[in-house]
Amino acid sequence: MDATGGGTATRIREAAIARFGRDGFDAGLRAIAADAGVTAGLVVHHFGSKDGLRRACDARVLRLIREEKAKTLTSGTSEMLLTQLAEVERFAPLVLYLLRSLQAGGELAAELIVQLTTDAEKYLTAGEAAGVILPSRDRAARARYLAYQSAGGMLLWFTLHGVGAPGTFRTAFRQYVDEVTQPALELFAQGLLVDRTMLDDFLMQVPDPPEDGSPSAS
Amino acid sequence: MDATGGGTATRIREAAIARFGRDGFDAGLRAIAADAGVTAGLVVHHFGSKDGLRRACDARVLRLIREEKAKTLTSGTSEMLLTQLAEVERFAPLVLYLLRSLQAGGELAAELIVQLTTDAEKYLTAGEAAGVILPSRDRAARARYLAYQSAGGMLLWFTLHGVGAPGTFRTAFRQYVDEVTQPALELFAQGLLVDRTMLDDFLMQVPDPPEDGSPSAS
DNA sequence: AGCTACGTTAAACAGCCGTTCAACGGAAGG
DNA sequence: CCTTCCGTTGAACGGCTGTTTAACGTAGCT
Repeated sequence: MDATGGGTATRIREAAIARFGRDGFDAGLRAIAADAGVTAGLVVHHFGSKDGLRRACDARVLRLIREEKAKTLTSGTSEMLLTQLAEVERFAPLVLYLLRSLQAGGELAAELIVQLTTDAEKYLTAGEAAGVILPSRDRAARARYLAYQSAGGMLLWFTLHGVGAPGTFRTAFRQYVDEVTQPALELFAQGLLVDRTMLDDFLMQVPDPPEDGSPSAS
Repeated sequence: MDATGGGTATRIREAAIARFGRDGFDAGLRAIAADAGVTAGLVVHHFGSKDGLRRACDARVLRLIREEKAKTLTSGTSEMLLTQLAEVERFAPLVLYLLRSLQAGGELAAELIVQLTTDAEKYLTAGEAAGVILPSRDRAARARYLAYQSAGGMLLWFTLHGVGAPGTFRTAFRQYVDEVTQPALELFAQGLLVDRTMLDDFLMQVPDPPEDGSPSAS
C-alpha cells in the first residue's frame, strides 16, 4: 500500500508532485489527472479537493525529506554528500516541488526553512566545538540568516533560469553549484572587509548582545 | 501627460502596479479596473491585452528605478542611504511589484538582477581601491553571488512572512533589516571559518583562475 | 449643424477552472 | 444468485478569466 508501485491514489499524488514542480501550483487538476492516466473527478474523489491533494503532496514530500535526512545521518558523513549530490536528479521532482513551495509560501515552505535553520545551527555548534568555525554573537540569528540567504539565492537563481523542464534539472543544478561555490567559500574563509570597523560601529549602536539560549526573534 | 495626476491610462497603470504587488500577477483585470474606477474593457482598450499592461508596468517600474538611482548618485552618498531607508514606504508599491517580479521571473526580474550585479561590482571595485574590501579571485562571480543571495534572501523572507497587505510593508522591512544586519556584518567582517584550508582545497581542485576582465559566466 | 474621432461602458463570448452528480463495471460477501 | 460496495468515468454546473463587440456620449473640427 505504501510501496512505490502501489495504488492509484499514490500514482496521482506522484504525478501531482511532478506536475506542481514543473508548472507551479496553478497547474490544473485535469493536467495532473491526465499525467496519472485518470480523470479529474477521481482526483477530488480520492483527495477531497485540490487543496487536499496539495496537502497530501506536502505531507509526502516532508516525509521523504525526513526519511532521507535520517538515512544520511545514520550512514556516512562527509563523502556521502558528494554521492548524494551526484544522484541529485533522482530527487529532481522533489526539489522542484520544494522550490515551488518556497516560491509560493505556505506551511511546507515555513517548515523547510525551520528545518534548514535548525540544521545550520547544529552544524555551526559542531563546527565551533571542533574549532573550525568562528563563534557568533548570536548563533540562532546567524543560522537563520544563512538559511534564508542560501535557500533564497538558490530559489531566485532557479526562477530566473527558468527551471522546470524535465532533464534540465541536473545541468542547472550543477551550473548553480559551480557558480556559487567559489564566491561562497571565499566569503566564508576570508570575509569581505579588511577590518572590523563597520561591525564594531554597528555593535556600538546596538548595545545588547543576547546572553542565554533564548531565540533572538520569533 | 507624464505628471502623476494625469490621464486615465496612467491611473490604470498605477493601480495595476499596486494590485500586482499586493496580489501577484494572477490578479484579475476586473479587480485592477475597479481599483482605477474604470471597466475591464477599457484596460485592454488602452494596453491591448493583460500582457501589454504588464509590460507597461515593467517599463514604468524600470524607469522609476533608473530615475531614483540617478537621483541618489547625483545627490548625497552615505547619509542619503538612511533617509532613503526611512522613506521606504513611499516606494512600497514599487518594491512590492519588484518582489513579485522576482517571484515570477521574467525580463524585468532578470534586468533587475543584472543591475544589482553591476552595481555590486562597482561598489566592490571602489571598495578594493579604497582598501576596505578584500580583493576576490573573480570579482564578477562575487558580485553575482552577492546579488543573488541578498535579493533571494529578501524575496524568500518577504514571501514567508506573507507581505502584501498595505501598511505592513514598513514594519516588515524594518524587521528584516534588523534581523539581517548583524549576521551579515559579522560574516562580511570576519567570515565564518577560522582558516583557509577549505578554500585552498577547493582552489587546488579548480586550477584556472580568471585572468582578465572577461566574464566568468553568461 | 453635421461629422468624425475618441474615451468609456455594458454585455456577451469562448475557455478554463474546481467541484458535483448520476451512472457504469466489477469484485467481494451474504 | 443477488446485493452491496468501491473505484472510475463522462457529463454537467457555476464561476471566473481575458478578450471582443456594439452602442453611447461627448468633445473638437469643418
